[in-house]
Amino acid sequence: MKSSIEKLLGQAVDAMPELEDAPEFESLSTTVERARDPRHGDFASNVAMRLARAAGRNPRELAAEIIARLPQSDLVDRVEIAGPGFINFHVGQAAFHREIAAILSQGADYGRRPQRERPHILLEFVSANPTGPLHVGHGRHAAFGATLGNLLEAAGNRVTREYYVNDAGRQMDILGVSVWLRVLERMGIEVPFPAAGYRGDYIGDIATGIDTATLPAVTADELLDGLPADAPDGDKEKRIGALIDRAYRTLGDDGFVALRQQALDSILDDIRDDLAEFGVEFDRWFSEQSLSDDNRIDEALDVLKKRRMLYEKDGAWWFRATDFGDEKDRVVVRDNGKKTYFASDIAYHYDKRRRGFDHLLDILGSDHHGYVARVRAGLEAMGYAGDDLEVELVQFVTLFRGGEKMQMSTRSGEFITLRQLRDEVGIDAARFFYVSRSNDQHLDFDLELAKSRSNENPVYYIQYAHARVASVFRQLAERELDYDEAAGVAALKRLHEDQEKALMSTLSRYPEIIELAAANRAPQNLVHYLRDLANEFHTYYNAHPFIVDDDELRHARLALVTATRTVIASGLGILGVSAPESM
RNA sequence: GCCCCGGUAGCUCAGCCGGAUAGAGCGUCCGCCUCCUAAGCGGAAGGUCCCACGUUCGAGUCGUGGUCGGGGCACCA
Repeated sequence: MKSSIEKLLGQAVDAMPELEDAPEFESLSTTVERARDPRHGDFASNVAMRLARAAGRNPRELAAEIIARLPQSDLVDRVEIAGPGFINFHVGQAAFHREIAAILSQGADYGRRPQRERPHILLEFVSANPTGPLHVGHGRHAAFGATLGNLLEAAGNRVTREYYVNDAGRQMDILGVSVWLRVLERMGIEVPFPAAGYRGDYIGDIATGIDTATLPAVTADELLDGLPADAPDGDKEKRIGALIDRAYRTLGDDGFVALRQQALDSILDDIRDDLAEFGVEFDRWFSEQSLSDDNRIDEALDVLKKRRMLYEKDGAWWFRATDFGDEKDRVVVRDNGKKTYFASDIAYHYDKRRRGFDHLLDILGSDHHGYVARVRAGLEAMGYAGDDLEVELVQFVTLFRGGEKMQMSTRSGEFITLRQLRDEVGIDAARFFYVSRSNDQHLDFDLELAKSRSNENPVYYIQYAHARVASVFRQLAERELDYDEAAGVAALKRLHEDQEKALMSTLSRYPEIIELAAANRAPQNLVHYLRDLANEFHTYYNAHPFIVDDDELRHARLALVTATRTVIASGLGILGVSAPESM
């Protein structure tokens, strides 16, 4: 509907020769918006005011001339000039009726744009280290990423979802050693658990699944002999490093790697199940380790070397990040010959581009912001546009219980997992709460509020509107009255109550909201829209009965109410929230 | 020190690419079930949009400088 207004306006402006020299708008969509006040009509444009300066004209006069050149259209009832030079469009009721008919005929497709081949977006999100279960912070990433993916698809983008599995490097060794020590404990070999180890209960659970019969014997004395002191008296990194060495020595390279792999598989399975139960699915789980197994890190570094983007200093290889605006050059190969995590990340993003994705959209924690410039620099250094990489940073989550802040500590293993959160507040409330705040806003997640089945909780408010429509139809059947959709569409002109007009207008905004929320990467735009829509529905429900004896009026009202149900179900679907038939 | 995010009603937050009288929920106060689910509806009170300066016909929105809060500045991942 909005785009039709823009088209009309565009034709009028193009027909004005004196505006030829005026600055071109990228799109007139920037000049047209929904009127906030119903007295200003349905749409308002500020185009005359924005062109006035360049044209050297009075905005109101210019507006009058633009209006005079507007093509005939049955969309617009009336156009007027207002205030300093706004052009206000009053849309005819027939146009709204067509919109309701479109919702009914298109159903779940209403508001969705057909998929375009390009750009093909690679959406990477969550990518939590596979060293333990997901916690509430990862939940926010999961909900935000999944919803954004749905929104981008609804707006016509091709999206592939990927989880980058950090299954390489030292943290895997630490994971392996943590499990090994728990296994030894079970065998009666007690070694004080290192401060740098992972000490959550899940480590013990994994250890329980390890077959001790095949493990080589070792005594506690052998393990502890000459071991560096642990924190706080010593260097906890040195101590765990020494323990890792001893694990490799005792179990053999293959033995320790197998144990490590078993731990990784177990955790990854858990993460996968956890996310799937949360309604979050990935097209691919991309292994970091696979990058070095296939020499793809070396390939990427070779590309950089050939382009003279690397140099050697102090025994290490450095990337010229400062050439691309980073504050200092970055090491890609350490003096001990090991590649840095940054090297894998360059290779990973290089790989994404080479797999044919045009736009790389990463959802990262706000603590990663310093990393963005570096990875972008890496892409640019390899000849890709820096703009190909877009990063959305997600701020932290603070858990509250009834206004009381809950302390969380990962090291001690005392944290609320995503699974615990889901069990306590339910998937719908969790998904909804996570995306109801802007991603660059710190999120206070109150467990009591999310759980409350009352008017305090907006997710039930919206679901209730959907359930109410279903309930109306159950009543209809009980009273042995019918609903004829075709008759309802034909009779929409019977709807002239304020609440009916408001509802039709809000329903017609849905495609604009999809577009906007996707473009802004702002799922909360959709959340707020759905709340508004539910509010208008509830108001209508209270003001007028839908099941009336007048057949024509009943069909018309039920058609409007059915369209409302369709849009609410569609919107909730994008959010990953269910649309219940009864509550 | 440098970089990122935030500061809007008592609380939690929206506010689209600058637009007309700044919004919602919760909380407070008043009212509404003989009637399709009261998990609902209507109404009222409540504002120095952190501060200053600037750009503009017009600034919560853009720019500069402050200020307060959170986060980040590794040859860790």
